[in-house]
Amino acid sequence: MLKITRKVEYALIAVKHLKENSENLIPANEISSSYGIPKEILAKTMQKLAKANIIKSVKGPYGGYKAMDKSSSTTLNDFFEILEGPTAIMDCYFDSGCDHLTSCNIRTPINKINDSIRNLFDKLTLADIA
Amino acid sequence: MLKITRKVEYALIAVKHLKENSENLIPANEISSSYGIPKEILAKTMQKLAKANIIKSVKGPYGGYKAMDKSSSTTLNDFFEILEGPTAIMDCYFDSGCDHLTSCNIRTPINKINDSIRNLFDKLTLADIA
DNA sequence: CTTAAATACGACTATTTTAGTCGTATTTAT
DNA sequence: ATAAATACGACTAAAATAGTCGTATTTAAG
Repeated sequence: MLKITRKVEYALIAVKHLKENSENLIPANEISSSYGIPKEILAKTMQKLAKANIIKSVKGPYGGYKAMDKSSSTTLNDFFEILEGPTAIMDCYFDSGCDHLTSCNIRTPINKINDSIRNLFDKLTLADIA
Repeated sequence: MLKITRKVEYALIAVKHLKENSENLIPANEISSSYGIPKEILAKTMQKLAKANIIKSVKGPYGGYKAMDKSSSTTLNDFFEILEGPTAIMDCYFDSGCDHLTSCNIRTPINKINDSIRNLFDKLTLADIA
């Protein structure tokens, strides 16, 4: 519980790698083999980051990916949301589809904790990691 | 991702309920039906809390559970650990069984984030929730 | 001293989420 | 034309979570 997913892990590794080699276009393949990450899943993850303009993609031979400015300035909350959707320790923070809402006796405090975590992840950016 | 489990959710609801009715012994059944929580899973969860002396159990007819002092003073980190084991956003924080440790380029920053979250959950106690 | 209400515990199954694979299309440098 | 790369969606596999079932134990009350 309270784990980040592998997709997010792979994305962080990839962004960091791109930033450490910002002179070059790096193909997904290179990152995949350097860190032992399954190729296809890494590729798809990087495609999401490219769509969100965190990295830039160049197709064709000698193509690959390159870090963009957002690869430093994006907050962790935004990064997580791009990859996995809104972050909350319980669904009812964003979702109101819970049957138990009326009888729930912990909703308010849970929401406060959520706010604390979101506040933490809003203050941290990719620059702090990658 | 970054979700707490239902067991933890149920446990928080139960502890809060016990604290709100601290004059009485409350059987698991009552909590189960009040909040729409499956009986057996709630019972097992409360048994864990009883073992950890967060609540007290009394067997037999007119038995049930009662909040103990620890039901206020326990930190969220400890509470989570009792129910789900050590908390970390990535396994490598506690586990060294990861194949990629040598090539991993994000371990240090990930550990820092982990420390921040653990620090947050060390400052919060059950009194803040339940 | 039997019954019924409760906790205690472990094995099992079902469901959901996460992880990973495969196939195919598209772009583009050589 | 070919080959190296991204792009995308459907599918399968594995793992984590959630929930069920059966049985034992304790104990208050009649």
